[in-house]
Amino acid sequence: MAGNTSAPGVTVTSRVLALLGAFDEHHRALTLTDLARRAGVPVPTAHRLVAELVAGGALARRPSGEYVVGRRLWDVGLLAPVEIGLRRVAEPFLHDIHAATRATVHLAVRDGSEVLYLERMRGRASVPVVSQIGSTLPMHCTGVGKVLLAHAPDEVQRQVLQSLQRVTRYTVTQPGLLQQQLEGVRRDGVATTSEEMTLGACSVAVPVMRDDEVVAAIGVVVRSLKRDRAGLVAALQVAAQGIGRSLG
Amino acid sequence: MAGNTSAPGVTVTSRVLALLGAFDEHHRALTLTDLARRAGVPVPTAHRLVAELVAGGALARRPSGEYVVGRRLWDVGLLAPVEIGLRRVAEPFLHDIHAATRATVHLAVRDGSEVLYLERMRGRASVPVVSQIGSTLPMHCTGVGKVLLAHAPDEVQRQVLQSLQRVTRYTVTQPGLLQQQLEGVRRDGVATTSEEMTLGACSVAVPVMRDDEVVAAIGVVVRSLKRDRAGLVAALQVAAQGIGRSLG
DNA sequence: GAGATCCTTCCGCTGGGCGAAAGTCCAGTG
DNA sequence: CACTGGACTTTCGCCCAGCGGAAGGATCTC
Repeated sequence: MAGNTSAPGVTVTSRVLALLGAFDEHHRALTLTDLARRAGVPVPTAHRLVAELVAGGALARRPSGEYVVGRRLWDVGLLAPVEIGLRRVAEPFLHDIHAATRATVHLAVRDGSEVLYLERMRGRASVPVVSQIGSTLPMHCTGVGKVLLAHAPDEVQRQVLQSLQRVTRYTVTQPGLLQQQLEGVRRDGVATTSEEMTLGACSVAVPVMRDDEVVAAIGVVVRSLKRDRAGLVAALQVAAQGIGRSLG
Repeated sequence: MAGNTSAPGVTVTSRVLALLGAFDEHHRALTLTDLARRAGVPVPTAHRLVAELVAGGALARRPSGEYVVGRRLWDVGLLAPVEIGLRRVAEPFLHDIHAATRATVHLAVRDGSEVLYLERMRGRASVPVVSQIGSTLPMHCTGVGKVLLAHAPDEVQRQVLQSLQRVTRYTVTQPGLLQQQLEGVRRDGVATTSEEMTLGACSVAVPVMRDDEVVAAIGVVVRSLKRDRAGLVAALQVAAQGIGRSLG
């Protein structure tokens, strides 16, 4: 407890969490000044708190002076049961798809109005892939995202459809066109993208159902859908059904 | 700052880290009282700090009243660059082994006097596997562990060899015998176990070299090594060499 | 119904935590 | 090589955030 603070009522715990929250996938290494700024705490305060986090292994300081998330948080973070049942059940099926297609394979769920990637098995081919486990990407321009959006509550669809950000020049940004695509996804049970998220990368995805509800999406990322689109869809659907059955 | 504390000098940050550190792979869900006990803080203090961690998403409280690690720590933990270069380079090779063998595949490094599992790709066969990503297991009774132990500094080998815990009735607990096995591992470049860690599970592992130094081990877990031991070893060695080359 | 355990709330006490200011260090620039 | 700017470190008077024993409520078990 400090007194003499510029922010009465802000606790040490909340400052610690703010400092840890300063890191994200675009900011994996931060200087002390950056950390303080992003966490909204004065530099000397950040300096003291960060030193304790380093001592406890929650953060680590590189020779360059930048801080990164430490091993202790890696350990603890792995214990978080984020969709653990789904991930455990899906893993063998994802391996099957990966072995059969050699493409990047995804398992994702809806996270508000974005897609959260739970598993990513990178393929061997040099197709650019921006996702990683734990990352969130937009729903309107990813295969798994379109699947999850097509089956999202009306309110989520409305929210997403009214702010369609362009990511590449192929990104669908007209609400009407995307709406039509989502109807097609609901009808056919398959979503595709063509360089809408990343140039040089196309994707195809299908829903994972449990009790008539879409709980996740699985998909692959390839250079082109022209070759063997039907085979990819078949493999994904077989795996999705296997996962759905195993979820009980 | 608080005053009026039973533990002068103990900071809020260190208490927070102690609470988070109360979780481990054998304690993934904890009651408030358990948390307080394991963190060494009085229950009302734990109550207050835990409530803040829950509010910040670092912990989550289940309907049963038990606490688990929350989504925010999963997010932050994933940002920790724990052997990230090695894991990234190794991933495709591990997929190759997995596709070829259908067995559980491991990538591990030495962590003091234990093995730290960086990757685990579960196989389809019902071979019991106790490892998981982020877990540490003993070196003397796991395949990857024997590889890493064989190439560990003398001090580490001495330390491990003088306290060999029995895990199953097949665990090697005589230092002399293990020493001979380690010599064989250094000579042949392969380590094996037979139900030494888990009944019903055998393993085979090889080292990953970079600049004549063992930086990791990869291995597979199977029901029996009697079938196709040579094939498993060949696949592992090819992959290990690929990883080593890619590490530069 | 009693007992044990867990969880929640209270509140007087107090020193942990606060951050502006000053100083040090280092990289970049002219 | 000297100077500048920015990052980082240290100081220390101030003060209220945090402390936890005690008490009470809730729940589970026998």
